[in-house]
Amino acid sequence: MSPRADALRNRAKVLTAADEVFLEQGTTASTEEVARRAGVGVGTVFRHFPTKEALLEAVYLERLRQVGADAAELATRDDAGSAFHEFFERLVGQSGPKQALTEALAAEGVDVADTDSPVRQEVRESLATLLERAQQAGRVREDVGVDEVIALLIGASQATRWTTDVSMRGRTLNVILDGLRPH
Amino acid sequence: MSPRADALRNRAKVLTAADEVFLEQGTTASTEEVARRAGVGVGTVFRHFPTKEALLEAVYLERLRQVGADAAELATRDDAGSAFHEFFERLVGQSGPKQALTEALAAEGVDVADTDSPVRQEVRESLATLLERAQQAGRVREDVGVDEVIALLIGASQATRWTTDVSMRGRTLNVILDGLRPH
Amino acid sequence: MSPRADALRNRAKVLTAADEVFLEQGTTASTEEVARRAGVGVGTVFRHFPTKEALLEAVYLERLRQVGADAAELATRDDAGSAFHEFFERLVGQSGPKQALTEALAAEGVDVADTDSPVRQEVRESLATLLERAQQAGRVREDVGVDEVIALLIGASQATRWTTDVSMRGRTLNVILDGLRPH
Amino acid sequence: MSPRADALRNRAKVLTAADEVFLEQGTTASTEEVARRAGVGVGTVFRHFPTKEALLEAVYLERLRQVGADAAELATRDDAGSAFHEFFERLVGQSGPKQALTEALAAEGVDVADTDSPVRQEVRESLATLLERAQQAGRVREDVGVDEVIALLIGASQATRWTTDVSMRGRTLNVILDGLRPH
DNA sequence: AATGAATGAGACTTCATTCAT
DNA sequence: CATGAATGAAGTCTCATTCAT
Repeated sequence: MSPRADALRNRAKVLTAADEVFLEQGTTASTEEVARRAGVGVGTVFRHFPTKEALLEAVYLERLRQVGADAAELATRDDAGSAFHEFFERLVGQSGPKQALTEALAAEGVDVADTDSPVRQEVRESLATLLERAQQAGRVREDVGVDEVIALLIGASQATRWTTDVSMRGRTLNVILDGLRPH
Repeated sequence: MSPRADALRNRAKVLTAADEVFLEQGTTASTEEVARRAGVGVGTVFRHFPTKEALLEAVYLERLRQVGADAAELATRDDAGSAFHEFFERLVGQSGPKQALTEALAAEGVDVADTDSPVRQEVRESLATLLERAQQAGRVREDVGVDEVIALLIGASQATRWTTDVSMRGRTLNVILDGLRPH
Repeated sequence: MSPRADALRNRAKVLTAADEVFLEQGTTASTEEVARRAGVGVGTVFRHFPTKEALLEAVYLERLRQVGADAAELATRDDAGSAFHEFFERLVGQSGPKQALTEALAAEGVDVADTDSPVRQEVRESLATLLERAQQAGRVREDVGVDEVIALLIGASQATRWTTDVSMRGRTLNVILDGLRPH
Repeated sequence: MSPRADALRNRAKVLTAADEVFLEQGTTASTEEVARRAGVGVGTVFRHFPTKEALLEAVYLERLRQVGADAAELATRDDAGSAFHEFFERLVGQSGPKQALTEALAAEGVDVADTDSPVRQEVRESLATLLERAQQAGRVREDVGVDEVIALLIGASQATRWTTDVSMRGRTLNVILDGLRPH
């Protein structure tokens, strides 16, 4: 009801639209297209995100947030080993949309330095918990840390991007998961 | 005899320049920039590659050719197991330039169907030989085929892209290579 | 209420500029030139007319509109015969600018099928009235219809385009007008 | 056998090809396309016609030559009246190719001043003979001269360009021919 | 705050013309 | 003389960003 509420709602609409558009058409999609999808004028997009790059960062951050939420949730599971595996499987996902999460992770990777957002810290922490519990349960080798896991997460999801059917994806992902086992 | 020679040399210059430019600035780099780097006019670039897309394809194909050459060479090694491992290590590479090979592989993956170039067939064949010999030597699990290996190659090199130092890269790549071992 | 007004004014400015430029330099004149003449940026031209072809069509349509207005006005005259003659004389015009109307008619002719704009229908109807009244008054032969008149209109104005002085134009146009008389 | 002979043959090949290409694709067709059609290199086209405009002029002149030949031939006919009519009918033609002659005439008209080629003089003279004989035979009104006839020739062929069938073309051309009769 | 028209740099591509072979 | 590769100006169109309403 307050003008602030409308503004926030618009910000959210833009972010959602941007996520969808960049997912479907790649990051070269035009800002105009994002605005159209969000049902607002271009000016509104630029009011909330002063630059296309800023918009992209926000989208990635939002995706990261979801990865973090997944990790945090799974970190509370009893069976630490299966939780770790399921995290990989969720991220690698069945189809397109989920792929995006990795893109976000990857993008984060690109400019590790300047994007030191709190979100990133949270994701790392949830991931660390998930990993350590799996290692303590003897289900993941000890010589990998959070950074290696992130890299492998990205690798796994890029790898499965070129798989043509479910069984091929399974075989491919298994290689990586097997490689993560002790020994 | 000679006019042809000059033209071919220019084609090569353009291709090399394009490879460099796209590597450094991404595929959105302008054709003018490629021309500048090659030391020719834009018209020359378009004479040899009628479209920017055609230029990109040519760059990718050239990179693929190098992957194929590596695979073919290693396929003749006595120690099939170490040859297979070295192939991964070479592709994953030390740094930027080599990374590009994977990008090319990935790009190939995108349109598996329509890009049925002979180059692609040759790469697959060399890879198949390399893989089969490693499997016969009992160094690689039997449930993966050429397609899975290609996917993992892409995954491995994307994964190692986010590694910050040699030892981290080593640990990350080892996970995948270990995962490829029997059992 | 006002932002729309400005946009419409700009659209009109562009259309007018385009009409002038295409008249002076032919239809191969550049869009930049049109923008310059209109005192706007190129982007504005393309916002209103997404394609150069669309701009050309709009220019022709506007010219057609004027032909239609002339025909409609003359169709209300008492002396149907002189009205018909005057219509020819107006179209054939004194000099350059008016000539353009025929160019528009001609362009319409090219794609009779796909350019089924209401404007075209209106012009045909006004012309039909003008013609029928002249025929009923016994001033125009009965074996010609609207289509023949349009063709002759185009012919007359192309013919007079190569006339060097007023009297030559008169003699040339008279041939056609005489030819249109009964018998 | 002499090098001159080959050169002349090439000039002719280029001219023929240019005539065809410009007819089919309009005068914006590329010089490269003309060369291709002629089976020669672009360089050869430019050796014979130093400019695209020069090539166009040559094409138009060649077309004019044919108009002149037609006029000259018909000027020898016994029946001066029917000869004059047939000249119009030939020029207006049944279909595309012949149309080109008018284009050439029109182009000539454009720069009456600077293109004072002998060809143009010859055409005028043949036409003058044809016209005068028809007038002497009482078949063409006396108040038109060669210039008016040329203008009407152009007008007639532009007019019939928009006719959709033979009968419509007939009616349209008849209006002009009737207008040319005495009285 | 929101809107969307305006802007203009810059991208891709074409083509007349030149020139080394 | 012929060839066709090279050149680069110029054209069409897109899009991030600004700003008047």
